[in-house]
Amino acid sequence: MESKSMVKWENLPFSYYFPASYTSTGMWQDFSCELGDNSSWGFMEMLGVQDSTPSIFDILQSSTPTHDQTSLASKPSEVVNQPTTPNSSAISSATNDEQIGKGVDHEEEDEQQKTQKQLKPKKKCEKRQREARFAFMTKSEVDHLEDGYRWRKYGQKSVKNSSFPRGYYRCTSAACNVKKRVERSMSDPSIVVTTYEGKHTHPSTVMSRQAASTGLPPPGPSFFDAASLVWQRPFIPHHSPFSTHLSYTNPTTPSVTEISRFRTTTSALLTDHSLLQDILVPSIVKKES
DNA sequence: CGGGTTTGACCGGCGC
DNA sequence: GCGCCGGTCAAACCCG
Repeated sequence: MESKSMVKWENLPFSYYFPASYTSTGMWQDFSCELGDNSSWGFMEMLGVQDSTPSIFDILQSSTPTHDQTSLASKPSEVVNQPTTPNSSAISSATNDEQIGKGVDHEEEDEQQKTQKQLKPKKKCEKRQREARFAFMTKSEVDHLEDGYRWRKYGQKSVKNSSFPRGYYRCTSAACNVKKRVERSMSDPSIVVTTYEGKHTHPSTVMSRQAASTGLPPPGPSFFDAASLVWQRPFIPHHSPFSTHLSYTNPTTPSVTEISRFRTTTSALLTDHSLLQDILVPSIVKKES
């Protein structure tokens, strides 16, 4: 199975486009996504999913640009209950345990409730739904990775059985309630685990400023966001060399087996934006409207 | 002075 | 019911 197109994966919190040449048998574990040309700055493979799971294309094309997280997570949730395969790396499994197994029920409490928290007791019957979360595991010496958005730290906690604290961040943009947590992996301190929750309601501030002034794509990997008509930066932490593990977590299902890996392979393309301009401008854009 | 960080206190969920 | 623990708040602090 092969196709060439631009696919916007709305499930990701960063409006992630795959300028892609896909080769896949339709199963997650066989999926690979070569980005750009042969030297591709990244590929992605899905691991740990059974044959009965929907194909990546089903998931990509069924996702919708909405904040309704139940619809966002509906397809992956079918995947999530499958058992992991032995191929699943220990480190990714550890991430799943760390990120999903614990209670996070009050994470999405709206701001009004938060401000009134200490004055009024919260209604018990309102069980808040969790946002879909994405955990990136990145080998980096820097804890807080540059991702094109501005964040404000609102807390830090020490985590049980870990000598490294966990930082809590919110997107500084008004009306954008995306949060992220940053911590170091217990099993490998050189790995930074960044967990995103929610979807940004605005483009990357760093990129859009430059694009607005020049009309040209900024240096580094980028894509043209047809929705906002600006150049955007795909979410790739800009530390090289590095490898990143990406796991999708479903808010309704605490056990996660859907494990994917994302790995950048070159740093050359990070500076060759003329090449990327050729590569990443979509000729076909698959997108829900 | 405004915006971001630090850090101790507080809250609620959960397991025993 | 109690204690543990993760997540959040908010005052104090820092910095450009």
